[in-house]
Amino acid sequence: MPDLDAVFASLADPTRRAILARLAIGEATVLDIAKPFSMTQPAISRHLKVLEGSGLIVRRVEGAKHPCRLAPDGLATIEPWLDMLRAALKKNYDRLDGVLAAMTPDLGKDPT
Amino acid sequence: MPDLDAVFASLADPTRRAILARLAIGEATVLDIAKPFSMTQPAISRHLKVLEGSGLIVRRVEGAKHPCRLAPDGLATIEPWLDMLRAALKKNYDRLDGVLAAMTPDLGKDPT
DNA sequence: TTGTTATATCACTATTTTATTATATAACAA
DNA sequence: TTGTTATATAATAAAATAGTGATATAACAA
Repeated sequence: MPDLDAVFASLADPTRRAILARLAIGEATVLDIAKPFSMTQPAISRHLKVLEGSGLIVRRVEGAKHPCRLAPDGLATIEPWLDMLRAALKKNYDRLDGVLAAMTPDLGKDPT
Repeated sequence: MPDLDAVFASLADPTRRAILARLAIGEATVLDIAKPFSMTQPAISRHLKVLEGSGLIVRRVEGAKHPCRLAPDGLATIEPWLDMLRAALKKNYDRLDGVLAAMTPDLGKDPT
């Protein structure tokens, strides 16, 4: 399983996110993917290598073409970590809620 | 609202994720945060600046101390994008499911 | 074969990132 | 005031990243 660093770093690049968005529509070859970008093919190949290394995409070989697709469990590495952070955010929010709730009764006590 | 690049890049560093995990427990000052790391205080200050810039944490000033806490809506920037990707993964998975379902009946046809 | 298409790799450059040390600033305490 | 604590900023060095052009490889088509 790739590590959190690799997945988040992969997602931090706009070109790579655009590639993922393209693959969200469906499988595509390297040149198909490269076409819309104002960037050379080697640059795209590198991005694909990064995405593959972080487990976000997979490739198969079909003759001279190497169609890429999204890896079904590509986000599996980061989901638990994000869940942890979401839980903490919610917990801290609830705690704030508790503080506010505890404060409210005092509002009637001494309005001075 | 900070951009996707900034948030994902923030999350791509293990020190910064550790800081977020620390803040998940509760508010902490810069030196509190720095203590467990084998890294200088300026380095931690930089990381905090990055986290603040990407909207993942907030700070308040309390005299000489600057306590940090998780920003409640810190993940808001990336959630929609992740949702999109998750939807695509699911869609592609369902499509594969469809292909397999369409193939299965054929298995009985010509077992040669 | 030969030429063409599809992709990868290499060598290199520019930029960004991360860390360090040294120093500045700001609040507090004696 | 003076010293100390808490934090930020500046100067720099090292490393990682992202791009380029040139070239290698591999499959396919004529």
